[in-house]
Amino acid sequence: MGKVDKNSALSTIRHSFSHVMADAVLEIFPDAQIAIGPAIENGFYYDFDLPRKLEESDLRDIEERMRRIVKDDLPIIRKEVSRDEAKELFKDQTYKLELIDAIKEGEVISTYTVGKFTDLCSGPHVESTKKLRTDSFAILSVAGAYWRGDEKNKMLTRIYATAFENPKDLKAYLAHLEEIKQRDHRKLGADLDLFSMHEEAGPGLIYWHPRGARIRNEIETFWRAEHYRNGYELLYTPHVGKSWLWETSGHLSFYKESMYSPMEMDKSDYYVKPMNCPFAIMIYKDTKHSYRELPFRWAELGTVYRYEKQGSLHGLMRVRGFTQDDAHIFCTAEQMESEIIEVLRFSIYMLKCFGFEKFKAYLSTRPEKSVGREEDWKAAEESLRKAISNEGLQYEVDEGGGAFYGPKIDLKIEDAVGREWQLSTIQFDFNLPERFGLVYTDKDGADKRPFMVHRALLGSIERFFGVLIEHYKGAFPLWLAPDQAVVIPVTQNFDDYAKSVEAMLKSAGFRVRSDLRDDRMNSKIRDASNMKIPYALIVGEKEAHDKTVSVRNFGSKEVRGGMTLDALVNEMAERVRSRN
RNA sequence: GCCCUUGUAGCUCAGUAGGUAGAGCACAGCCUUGGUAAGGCUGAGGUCAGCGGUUCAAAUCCGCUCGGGGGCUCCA
Repeated sequence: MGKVDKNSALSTIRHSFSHVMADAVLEIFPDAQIAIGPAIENGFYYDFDLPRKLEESDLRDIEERMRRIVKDDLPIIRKEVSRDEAKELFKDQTYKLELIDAIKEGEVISTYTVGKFTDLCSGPHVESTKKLRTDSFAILSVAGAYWRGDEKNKMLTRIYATAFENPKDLKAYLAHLEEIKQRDHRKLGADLDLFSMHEEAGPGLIYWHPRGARIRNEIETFWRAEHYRNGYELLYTPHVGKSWLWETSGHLSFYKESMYSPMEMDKSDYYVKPMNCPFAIMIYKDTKHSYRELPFRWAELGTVYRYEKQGSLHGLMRVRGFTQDDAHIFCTAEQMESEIIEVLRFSIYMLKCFGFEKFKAYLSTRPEKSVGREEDWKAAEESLRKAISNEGLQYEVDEGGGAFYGPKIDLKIEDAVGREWQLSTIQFDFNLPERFGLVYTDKDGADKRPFMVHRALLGSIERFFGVLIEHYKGAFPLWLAPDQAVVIPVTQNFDDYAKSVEAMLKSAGFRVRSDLRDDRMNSKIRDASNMKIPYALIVGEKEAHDKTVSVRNFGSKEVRGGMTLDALVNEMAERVRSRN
């Protein structure tokens, strides 16, 4: 969520619209309890406690009434009131009374009135509904939301809507929503035959189809090579571990409800891992270590399982089984800063390789409840700041927003349609080295506690895949495309030549297949396009004779005839090299 | 977990007074050999998410359960 400037012209319009909406809703439900109705990033909402469920027809009704209220050209009047006056005014509105009680002594309490409707509100608002337009707002959806965002409170009905200064902007925004829908990875994942999920086999668990698996394999191959190239070693660790591991790590006391239930074997409880860290730690603990050996940079594509709440599962973005592109760095205090700088640099490099250009960092510092020494936190936070400024990144600080065990940097990328996704995370851990008693022998012969850093660059492979699908709208760059080319013979008489082109491209290392179905060429071209395959290579009499192909690239109607196989291989190889 | 919403063939959907199901695409067979975005014919596919209830009769009505979606909360 981006920041909302309450005082911007657009926010003011939206906020005023929310009052208009509340007015309309109260016309229909005079007994409704009203909560709050702020402007948000792309619109506004109002929370109500309604006597019954809302139906589609209610929403249209509300819209109509809103239009009428706007047309009536009603002034929006501000009034300052005393606390007692406010309480009297809202004596039937329990949520408003709660809000009044929350207003600090000495602060101005104001109300705004539009038509018959008076709301507790600090403003600002437009001076009259004349400033609003009947053709520039739309009710979008209804959802449940807890009063004050606390799940212990009552669930209210939230009506989401949006408004703009003119109908053109509204239309553009609605088109943007449609565009996002088109990019939905769940839809594209099915259309492009990339992955599936199966309720009967367990929600939140991903099945990678051959075409999705090809992309994943390409990502992982690249990832491994880059890690070796950047001074990492790779690990493989078990998927389950005995309760000792999770008792020692603290997971069983803090996060048990998010772990899959234990399996009892040989009178021991085995848990499926929700994290990889304890396993990397076991490897560290296997032998004694000297300061001379550090740092260790140990990476692992580690598949973990977390019992996420049902309601929070979402396609590939939030799942119960996923593979982290994890790494743990064990280092000395002196090495910490350069390690962090290097991790952040590496992270940005990797993400750029996947076509992301815009980054934003979020630094989270020490929360109230936390473990670790003050000076370690200070030093760690300092090294995180240095790394951020070293990369020249825009960043925000979430004071006290770190995990109890250490400060962190989260890296968000912006995708092709301007949405932010959190991918990389770099976290210090002052907890696990302590709990597992990790040490190294320093120069002076004394045992010292190493610093430990967790980091994931892509986050989880599943989620990253989802983001990639939406970023590229399913049209993957050549180096990632599951089928890089499909050979289409004009008629079956040229199947043999098609197969020879396929064989040649395969031996050059490309992912290619021939479409030899008993179907018309036109229909195969259409299929290739629907599957967003970068190269459709059409071959017929002319091509077979000249040993060429006729090239049609995805997204283009242009046909490049008579391309020799050498020229094709060179072009494709260059595109793979440059990752586009 | 909570609120709302939704669940008919692999996919997209129709089925509007309750009378045990249809279309297009995809799939299979046959015909067709066609030069840059859907050739034709025929056929096979569903215990209408599951369980229970109301009814002579349930895809249609009711209840519960399990999924999907939109949010809220959570995300070590």
